[in-house]
Amino acid sequence: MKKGEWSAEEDDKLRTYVQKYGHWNWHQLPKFARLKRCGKSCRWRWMNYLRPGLKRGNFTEEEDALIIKLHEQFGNRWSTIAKSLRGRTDNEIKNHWHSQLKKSTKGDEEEKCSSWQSEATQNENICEGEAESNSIDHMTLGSSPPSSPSPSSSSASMSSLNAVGRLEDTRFLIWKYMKLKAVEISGVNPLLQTIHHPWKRVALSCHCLKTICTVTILLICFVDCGHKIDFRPFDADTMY
DNA sequence: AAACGACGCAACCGCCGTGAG
DNA sequence: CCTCACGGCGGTTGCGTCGTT
Repeated sequence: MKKGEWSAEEDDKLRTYVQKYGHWNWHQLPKFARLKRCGKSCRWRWMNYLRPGLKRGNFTEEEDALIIKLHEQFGNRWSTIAKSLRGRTDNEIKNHWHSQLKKSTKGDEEEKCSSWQSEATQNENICEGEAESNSIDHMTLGSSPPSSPSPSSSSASMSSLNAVGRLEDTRFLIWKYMKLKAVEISGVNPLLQTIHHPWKRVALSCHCLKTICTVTILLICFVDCGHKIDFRPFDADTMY
């Protein structure tokens, strides 16, 4: 039984056979198609590579965003996620997730968190004072709890948010801080990043990163009381 | 230029669910 | 009900490529 890379000849045999007779039985198929492969291998090759309608090439930003959204909803159910992305296979999405997107979301939370911790100490003083969140432009309060794990600091984050300094100053500082991070991050990976703000959980996705000045940010802050604060859309440049 | 490590992706492996006998 | 074969799925591996030192 042959293993490893499929040759063009093998691909041709499998394609020709399936297109002519269909895949009525993967176990029997290699014998009839004169392939020295196991049925599973033939099935895999057909489903992930030869099947008509498959889209090859880089994932678009829209696809990335959709994958991330669906992954939050369904977890590692790649086949379920794949059904929502026409032309993409579960295997392709899984690979893409592990190689690109995982590190952009919570996969490296701890690493990012630790790097932010040092910065947090420099920004602690912006958390002083009080603010009323319902008067913040572009900010809406939802009631649904976050699907992600709760923030590490339980009482600290919400109290910090409520204890944020004078509203405009605070918002400006948040925007400024987030923009700096967006630019910094987008230079490395423009697709999507999840990062931790020093005093609350933040998901930041960066779109349209051809130039820094066109960065658009979707910022979602999860606070420990279970409320989701959603800043969107927001053009960081308007803050300057 | 060579060695090394990181990364991306194709492919395999093993488990599980399902349906037929 | 039990067993077995098969397909589907997700985790993992292995290899080629590319960048860095």
